[in-house]
Amino acid sequence: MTIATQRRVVTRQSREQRETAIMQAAQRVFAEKGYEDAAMSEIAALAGVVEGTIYKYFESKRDLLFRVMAAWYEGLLRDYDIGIAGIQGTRNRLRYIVWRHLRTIHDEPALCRLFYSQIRTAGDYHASYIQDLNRRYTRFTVRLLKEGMAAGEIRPDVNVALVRDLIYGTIEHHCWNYLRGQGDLDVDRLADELVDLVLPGVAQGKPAAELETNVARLGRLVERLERASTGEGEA
Amino acid sequence: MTIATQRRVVTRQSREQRETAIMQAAQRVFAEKGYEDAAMSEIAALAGVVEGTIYKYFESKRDLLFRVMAAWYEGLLRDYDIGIAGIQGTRNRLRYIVWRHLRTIHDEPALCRLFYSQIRTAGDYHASYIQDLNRRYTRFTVRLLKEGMAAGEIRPDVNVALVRDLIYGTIEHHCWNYLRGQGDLDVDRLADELVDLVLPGVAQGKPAAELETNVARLGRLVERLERASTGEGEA
Amino acid sequence: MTIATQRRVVTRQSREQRETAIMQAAQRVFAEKGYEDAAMSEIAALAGVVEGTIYKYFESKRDLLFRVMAAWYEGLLRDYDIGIAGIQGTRNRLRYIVWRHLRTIHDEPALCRLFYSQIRTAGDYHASYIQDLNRRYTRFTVRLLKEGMAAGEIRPDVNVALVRDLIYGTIEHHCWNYLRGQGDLDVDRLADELVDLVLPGVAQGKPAAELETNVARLGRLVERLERASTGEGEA
Amino acid sequence: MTIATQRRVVTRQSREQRETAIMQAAQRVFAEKGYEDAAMSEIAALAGVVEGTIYKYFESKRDLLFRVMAAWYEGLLRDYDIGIAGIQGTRNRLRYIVWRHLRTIHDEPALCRLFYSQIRTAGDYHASYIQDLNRRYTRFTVRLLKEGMAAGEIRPDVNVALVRDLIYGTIEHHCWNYLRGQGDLDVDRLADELVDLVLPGVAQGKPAAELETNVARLGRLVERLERASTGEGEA
DNA sequence: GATGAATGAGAATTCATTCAT
DNA sequence: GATGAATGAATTCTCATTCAT
Repeated sequence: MTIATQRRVVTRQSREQRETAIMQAAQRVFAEKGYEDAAMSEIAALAGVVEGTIYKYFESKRDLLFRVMAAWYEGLLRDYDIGIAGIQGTRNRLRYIVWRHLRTIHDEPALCRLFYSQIRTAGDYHASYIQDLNRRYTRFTVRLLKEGMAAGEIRPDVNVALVRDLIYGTIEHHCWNYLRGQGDLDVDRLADELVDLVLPGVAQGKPAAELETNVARLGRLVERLERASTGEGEA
Repeated sequence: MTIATQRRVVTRQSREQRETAIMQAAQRVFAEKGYEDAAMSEIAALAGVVEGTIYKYFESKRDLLFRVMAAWYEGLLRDYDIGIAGIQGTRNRLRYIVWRHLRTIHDEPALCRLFYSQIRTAGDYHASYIQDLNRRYTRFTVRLLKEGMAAGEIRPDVNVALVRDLIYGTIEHHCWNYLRGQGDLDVDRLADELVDLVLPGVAQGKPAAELETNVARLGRLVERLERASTGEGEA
Repeated sequence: MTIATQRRVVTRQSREQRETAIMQAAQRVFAEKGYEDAAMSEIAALAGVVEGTIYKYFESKRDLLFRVMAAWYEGLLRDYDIGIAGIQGTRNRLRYIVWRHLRTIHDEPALCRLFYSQIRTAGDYHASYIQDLNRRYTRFTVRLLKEGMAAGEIRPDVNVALVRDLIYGTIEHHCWNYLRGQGDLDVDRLADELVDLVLPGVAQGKPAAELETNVARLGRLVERLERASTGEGEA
Repeated sequence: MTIATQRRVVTRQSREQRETAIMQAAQRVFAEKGYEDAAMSEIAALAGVVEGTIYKYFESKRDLLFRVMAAWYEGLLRDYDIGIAGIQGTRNRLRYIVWRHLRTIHDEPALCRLFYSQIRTAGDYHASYIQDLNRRYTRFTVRLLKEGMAAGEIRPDVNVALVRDLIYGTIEHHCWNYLRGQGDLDVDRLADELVDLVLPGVAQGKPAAELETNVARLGRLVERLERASTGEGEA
């Protein structure tokens, strides 16, 4: 039994334009305030829209969040393969992946924080789509590692998934101060350091056993040589 | 009109007992529902006090959360040094640290999730105390690495902070499925794998590629020397 | 993250007083506007309470409605048995029941309308409690009929439930104009009329079968007598 | 850029067809969800039109409800007179009326509930038209009773309106469990029972008690006369 | 020291209705 | 004649926090 009222004349826009406007506004408000403290009314105001309109495009606040995050992730994925195709060598490619990831954190810390605090913790259906996008995103690393294996640059016994987690986990952990707004992030230096740290653990080399054998032989030899050179007067 | 007024018997407890009761209740409710969805009223009910009482002991809901998390972290820190003191060798100690961390995640996934989603993202004063506890917690790893360096087991040029982030970051990243309630966590296997992955990158020695070459050269040299030293009688 | 604000000083009342105040306000607003058009804010204002307070006492708007209706029904049931105990004879008692029901409709048409439109249509758990009260209410009629049977005043083959429905159904149907606010309701006259209409259908008398038999015999006899009296000249 | 703009093919239909489609959709949604919980958008979707279109045909949601109910009632009235014309005798006709009403409840409980909860309670202009239809509907009973009076089958002092209310009220009251979706409805048996219950109260004849006496006297008289007429030869 | 009733602002969400296209 | 995007007010309900008792 709602009483109809006069309303202000409205600029009619295409569905797509409105949707984009809302998502942009939402992205900004979510990034600034976090999910819980973001108010639909504020998003609406920023998008130049009435609250009800948002619900024509998005089922709920949560849905809006997920659509925003999904769009962002899809943007991250765009041209990723092209970018990587132009780079040769396992090391260079790995560095590119690390660097690109760091770059994203550097440029959009608020969205990253949002992802870490809202999407990753969630176990519901919506979140799983974005988690899927995330899997596609990290799969570049997985692929790289496997290609490195095929090329003999990476040890075949490496646990690929664990190395993937190592790369993204290390980066995230290292960036938390920056994500929290404390300090800066030296993307280039960090990319180098991380690659240097990771590669030795995975790069192809003689198996440890062989190395140890040789070291042991060497040790024995050195002893003998030492004895020979110092104990000449013996006998 | 001699109806006895019902009056619920108030168990008079010591300040400390009440505080503990509230914190235990809070820990449980926070862990179950997450911070936002936890209601002070529910915590109060579970603790057997009324809502107002909580505010005698804790400034705010946020404060309560932080006190709960701090207490938990303090528990994690207790006896840590003793535990580690009994273990010898860089590798064994590192494995212990990794294993203990995984064990914690395994046993209290909900609290870990709470930490990751609520404490780490926060930048306020309260959180910083817990972040400090966290630093003390991860410092065991830092110390280990430095001792390893002093003992010549670890390369002196290793970025210790980065390795620390590598360890905790990798673990966290790898455990997210489990934290989300999907799948199980093989603590022992994972501890081994991770140590195997990390150590080669930090252990004392030339970088792998160079090492390989040198090892090979050494191998050839050793052979020659051995032949020379044993086959003196040859013509 | 609600910001605490200064609040006006509040008159502390007993739980019971507040509850009563809210229920009275609710009863009035529901009665005036109907369930859907009643606003919790209006009820709160009328009760001299803030909206949130209502939810300390009542789970939901629906719950409030049911509690109001239940209280009303419980009032209707109070002293019913005492009232009826003082009256002798099936007819008198029936008239009392009918009269009392009409009186209720006459005095509280809005609440009756509420019951008819909201409670009776509902099939949920809450409603069923009130429907149960309603059953207890109409059971007086059922009991009366059964006692009448035992006393030989009412035919034993009467479908008691149907007669109960007849009484309450007829009354309701007849009162709808009044309930809708059109016209008046002559409680006494209507009570008499209805009792006169109902009783003959249920009062003890020879079973219809016997009556019919006698009527048929009579019919045949009359024919014969008629023939006899007119056809005297026949041989 | 020669992508054909997708455009959903609008089935051009006659005014009447559209109106019918909307009303059918509305009837279904109203019946399923009740008035308040029915959404215009759902009705529109079911009718295959957009929300705005509905407002070309119907002033408001309420108007739509009334038009739907009116159409339904008009359907109920159609052929009613023909059906009744073919039936002879007060009893048979009454049974037909009762049976037909029960049949309707049996077949369309949701619409009946809608009528009882939305139309009958309403006091506004729109509702009054349907209440008028209802009067035309129940008038068949009134007419029947009056004809019965004229034929001497029904006592002339019977309050016709009250009997009408008795019939419809009893039926409704008795059917509420079924209307609520609990239990089944035995139309035929109930029709018989109700007619048996109603008729004695209105049928021509002395009140039962007196009738009984007279029947008994008649019985004795008949016996005497029979003996007299057949046993003429007796001495 | 505890109580717990009351606060009150705020949140998300719904939906009948309109009107420029 | 139909569209359907936009409206925008209204509504229920939640909950951290306070403070008179």
